[in-house]
Amino acid sequence: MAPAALENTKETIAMRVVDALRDDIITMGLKPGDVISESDIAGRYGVSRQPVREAFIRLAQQGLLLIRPKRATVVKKISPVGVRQSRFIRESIEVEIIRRVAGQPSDDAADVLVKLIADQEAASDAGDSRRFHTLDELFHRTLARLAGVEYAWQLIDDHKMQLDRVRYLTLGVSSTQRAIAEHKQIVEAVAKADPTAAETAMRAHLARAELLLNQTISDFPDYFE
Amino acid sequence: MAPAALENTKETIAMRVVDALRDDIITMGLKPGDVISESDIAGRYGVSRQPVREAFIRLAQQGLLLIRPKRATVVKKISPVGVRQSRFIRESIEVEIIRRVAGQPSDDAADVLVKLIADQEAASDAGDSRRFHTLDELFHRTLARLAGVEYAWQLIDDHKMQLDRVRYLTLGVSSTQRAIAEHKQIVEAVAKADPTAAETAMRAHLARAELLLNQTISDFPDYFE
DNA sequence: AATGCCGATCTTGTATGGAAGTGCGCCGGC
DNA sequence: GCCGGCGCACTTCCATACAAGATCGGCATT
Repeated sequence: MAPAALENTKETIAMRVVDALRDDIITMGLKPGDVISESDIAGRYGVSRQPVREAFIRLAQQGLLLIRPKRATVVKKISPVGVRQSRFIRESIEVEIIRRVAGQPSDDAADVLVKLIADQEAASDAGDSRRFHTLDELFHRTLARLAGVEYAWQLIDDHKMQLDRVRYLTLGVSSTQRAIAEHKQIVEAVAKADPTAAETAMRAHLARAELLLNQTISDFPDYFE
Repeated sequence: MAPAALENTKETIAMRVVDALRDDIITMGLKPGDVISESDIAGRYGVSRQPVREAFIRLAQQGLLLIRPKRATVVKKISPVGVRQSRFIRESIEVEIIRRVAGQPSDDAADVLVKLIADQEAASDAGDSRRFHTLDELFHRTLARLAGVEYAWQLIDDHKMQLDRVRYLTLGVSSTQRAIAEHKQIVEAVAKADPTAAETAMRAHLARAELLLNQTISDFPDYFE
């Protein structure tokens, strides 16, 4: 593998290592169950063990690594229970968000959302599922912003990486078409200022993740606990 | 101040430092805005800088410290916005929880809750607000367990420390009597298997925190951003 | 007196060596 | 052949030294 020079330009080496490792983990360059060591990664990036160690600590707190003191450090396997509970948390919050947005609708809210969906269709037609994923995330974050709780979304983000790993495994599988259709239903309910319908649409939208999870577990059993 | 010998017996020194510092911060031994340094704390506990540094990193990720690279490390001031959004998250989740519990009631569920409330009344009568706080937390965690999402509560816990700092400042102020009365309403709704009433009672219960927050901000303005 | 430079002295960041614990495989005894 | 003890190799953990940026005050210059 290339030395991967840590191109990005954060302030400290430790932060760059964090970003590099997190990216490697989410994109399955480092697979769940892989054993890594400080000196291993340090050598790979051409830095000393110290910043690597600090990166390990950060990633362990984010639930991506498991540090077994004096033994080893492994890329954490994905916990189905954890993923479901993360989904529970996300659903709880997003339902509350969509209720608020639909409850006190502003005219331009719907406009912004419609435009986002148009972009998503463009990405979908172009077959760029990576970009679609980004836009999908932006869609949900925008809803949080419209509800006045953008900061809350940031908190979700921390616990969303488990979901992201699953999502990455299903990149080509998931139907962007259907996701877009569901997004449209949500926006429609918002435009009609119908919180109940919005909630229903949102729950249906998020429920699809459960199917993907089960599919992924049987496709990659080694990656799960 | 005493050297505080780090009595507890976690595996590594770094973990002990984390526990000691977190306790100091939540109990306001280290006040928001206080400037600390690695060598300062290291000397205070008689350890080297290294484990202290790692403790700083962990606490910074938990939002209790702010590391300003090459400058200093300060005890983070409490962010009113952050607290409100933490409350929003908690309310979203707890509402979802209480709906589930009230929606699929088991007979012994109410029993367990009633018993917990009895303990709370005992603690309240004894004027032991510290113990009451513990029991209050147990009450909510028990609800999460009954809903089958105990793990989710653990995630809340991480983002609840901001609230805990506020709560500590209001230890003698908050009315345990009223909290108990509200708990009773919640349990009553659960016993009747009335999710809507349970949700209403829960929202009312959590809403009181807003008043406490505002009160605390005017009492200790220096502790907030 | 006001201002800008400059260095002493803080801080955190990084590197490196060794301590302590764990696991695994070899080797000897049975 | 089987089993137990022992030591080597590996890990993370801690201590220490040094590097580099940031801050603040004194001091010279204007």
